[in-house]
Amino acid sequence: MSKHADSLSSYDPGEYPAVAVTVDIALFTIVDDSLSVLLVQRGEPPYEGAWALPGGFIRPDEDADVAARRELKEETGIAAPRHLEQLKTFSTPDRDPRMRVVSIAYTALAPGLPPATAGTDAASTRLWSVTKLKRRGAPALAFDHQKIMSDALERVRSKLEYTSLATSLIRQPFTIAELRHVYEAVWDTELHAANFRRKVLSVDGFVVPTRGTRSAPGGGPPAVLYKAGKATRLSPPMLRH
Amino acid sequence: MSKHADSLSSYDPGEYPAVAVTVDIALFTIVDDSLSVLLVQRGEPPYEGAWALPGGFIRPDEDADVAARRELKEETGIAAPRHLEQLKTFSTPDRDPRMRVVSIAYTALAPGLPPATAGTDAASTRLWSVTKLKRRGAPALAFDHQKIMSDALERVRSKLEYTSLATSLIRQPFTIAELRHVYEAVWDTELHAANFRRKVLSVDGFVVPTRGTRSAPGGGPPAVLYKAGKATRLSPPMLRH
DNA sequence: GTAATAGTGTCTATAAGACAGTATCCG
DNA sequence: CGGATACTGTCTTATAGACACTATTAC
Repeated sequence: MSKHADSLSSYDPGEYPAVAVTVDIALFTIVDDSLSVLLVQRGEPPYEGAWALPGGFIRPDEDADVAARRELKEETGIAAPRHLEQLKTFSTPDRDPRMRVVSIAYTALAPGLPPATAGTDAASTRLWSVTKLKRRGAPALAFDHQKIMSDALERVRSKLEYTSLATSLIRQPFTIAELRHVYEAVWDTELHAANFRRKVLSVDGFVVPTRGTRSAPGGGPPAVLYKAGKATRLSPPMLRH
Repeated sequence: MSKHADSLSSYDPGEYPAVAVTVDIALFTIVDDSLSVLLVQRGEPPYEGAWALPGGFIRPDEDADVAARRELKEETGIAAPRHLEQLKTFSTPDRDPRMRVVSIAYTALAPGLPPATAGTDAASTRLWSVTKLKRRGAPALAFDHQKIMSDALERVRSKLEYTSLATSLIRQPFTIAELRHVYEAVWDTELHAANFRRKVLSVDGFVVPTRGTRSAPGGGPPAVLYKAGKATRLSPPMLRH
């Protein structure tokens, strides 16, 4: 006899304490060549004044993906991130001091600086450089959001290797050098420009050339502009170094 | 002002319908050179008589990892799988016809045939070959467990490439040929024996030789026995072909 | 002109994949 | 003995990484 069936059939809302299910989103973007995460400042206790990941309750008619999209839009004005992916669920019993809250965490990516977030209280929403967040003196995040954020960061770092996610962090069209800057910002390394170009162009369906070119201030010939190709999985993968 | 704070502070158990949180575990093992998943047969409606993944409710004092270990032990007698890892959370509103149930799914790996599962109703617990489960005529799984199982399978398949998880699917010590059979069973391919050996031995910390050897029936010199090394991440990764 | 960058050519070290061949065991 | 398997040697081909070089632009 399955315990699953047993416990489920005998479930009684009074038997177990109420469990709340939320979604929290770690949205990454690139600001001034450095990877940044979007945080909102809490206006109420607990952790009043502390910075936290955007998020909120799942509604009765929503699955977690829908709730994540809705919360992101409501809290930050970002209607459609270029990438949204479930990360992991955090369920430590005392992670919220008020009651049992299970959080389904998401990783999201959006290109460049988001436009002025209309309908949002700009004062309480900010992009934080992830390297600065690790420094001493940086604000501690509310709840276990520091852990969620660093898990999300690790996921993004490793997915850049074998997926085409890097193109979700820049506006299209882009130059190969701009794409390289994305990799360099996320991985915090320097990549060999000539070999990087060859590698990117050799991976089938990663980028496709457009007609346009772009000149950069400071010299150099105009660079060919590319847009993202159809490939989502890169094989062979990009190498961190 | 953060919606998160707003909704959370105004949370009232009566305002939202009760949400139940469960864990479900896809435990894989290898039986007769073929990858198999452990299923339990449901004794009550809904889906009475159907096969389902083992699982059950999270208790108030447990996080999901603890609950997954407990349920696995209670339902299948397996006290400590060699690997247990959170997969993904499934939250479609109507995935359980009785009430809102959010399931945190796990992937687990154990070597060889589990010993006779003491304390378990053997008649309602079975290992199913995953290739047979895909065939027409195979039983449909309860709830969305087919989807959970195939997501878990895909995760195991891809993690074999860049982690040392294959060693979790065989008893130690093992021969290189046995390790190769694991890869061949999970990936459903044939691998080149000589190159496989060289590759495995060249990856630092993947396997370490022991003093022992093992002779197989049917001929051939005794094969050197190895045990798992300290590496969890394989670099460079094993290639599917 | 000068500095900077885009893009190409090419050399070397390494690794994957294929195949041949030898040694050692079971029956 | 014959068949099967463990294990090694080696050849070919592909690729990563390094470096040199040319072309084209901003200033």
